[in-house]
Amino acid sequence: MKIGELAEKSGLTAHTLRYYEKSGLLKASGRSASNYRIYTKGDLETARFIKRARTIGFSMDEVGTFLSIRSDLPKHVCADAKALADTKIKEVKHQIEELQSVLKALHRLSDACCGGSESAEYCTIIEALEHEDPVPMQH
Amino acid sequence: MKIGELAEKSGLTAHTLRYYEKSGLLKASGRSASNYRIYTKGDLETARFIKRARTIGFSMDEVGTFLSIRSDLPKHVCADAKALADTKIKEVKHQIEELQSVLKALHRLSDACCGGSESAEYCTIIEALEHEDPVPMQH
DNA sequence: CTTGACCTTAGACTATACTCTAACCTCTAA
DNA sequence: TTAGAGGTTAGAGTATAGTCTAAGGTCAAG
Repeated sequence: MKIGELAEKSGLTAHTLRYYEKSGLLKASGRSASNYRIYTKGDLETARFIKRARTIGFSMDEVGTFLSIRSDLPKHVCADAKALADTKIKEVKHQIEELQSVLKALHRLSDACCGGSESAEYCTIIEALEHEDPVPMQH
Repeated sequence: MKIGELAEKSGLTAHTLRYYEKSGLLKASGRSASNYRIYTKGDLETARFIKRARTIGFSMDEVGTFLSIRSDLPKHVCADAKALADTKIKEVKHQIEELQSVLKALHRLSDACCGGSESAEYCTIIEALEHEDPVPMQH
């Protein structure tokens, strides 16, 4: 199949597929006489694999690692794949914690403010930003 | 004071301060005879204001809005400031929810995998990425 | 034979928030 | 006077993941 069909079947765009090729994630299996990219059913499965992994939150780099495991399973062990997942879990947990501390800081700002049509001269939000030290966001 | 001193006192770098000037967040109050940026105590307070707002999670654009409120408080009402905070709260909550669904998907991957030194030929993580439809991440 | 849909490439652009570089100028202290 | 610290500018680079454009080639149908 040509790139348009793969795009439709995989839910990616042709642009993105070419970009993935340039990035080394998914190379077309061949070329037609007129130099069109030709993809196989296996390529479609790979495209879907990539899309699922991206949706779950893996970066293109991490997807690349999965693909290299996938391309030669007997050479790899479960621990290889699990390590990727577990590292990602730690990262995501950390991001959630950060956002929760941001949320707390925002609530402290918002809850103290009347939010009414009073002049902002004594607005507690502006006040707090003038003087309060926010919980630092570490990353 | 010159940019270096302001950098030290505000916790921003001179680079960042110049960048903020270019972006319209914080302009130096004046220039010396030798064209050095000259900042006042008021500028220092503004720099700290910006830093606090950024730390809490506001974008540079949003900080700009806060600054325009702050620069003429009588013209604005509490609702203006609170609206910014509450919009941000919604955004952050949404991001947290997204990450939590990502985390769930990751746990589903990881928990099913033995993680041992068995060959990856039957690795459930790879399997899942081949076939399972992940919870889509909406944004 | 032409129209329109689809394909090709290299390369520029988007967004966010810096971060750094090169080449040059200024100021202070020894 | 000279070294070194610190200042100036425009502009490029970093990171991520696309997204789009221009200029052209290919193919099937009418």
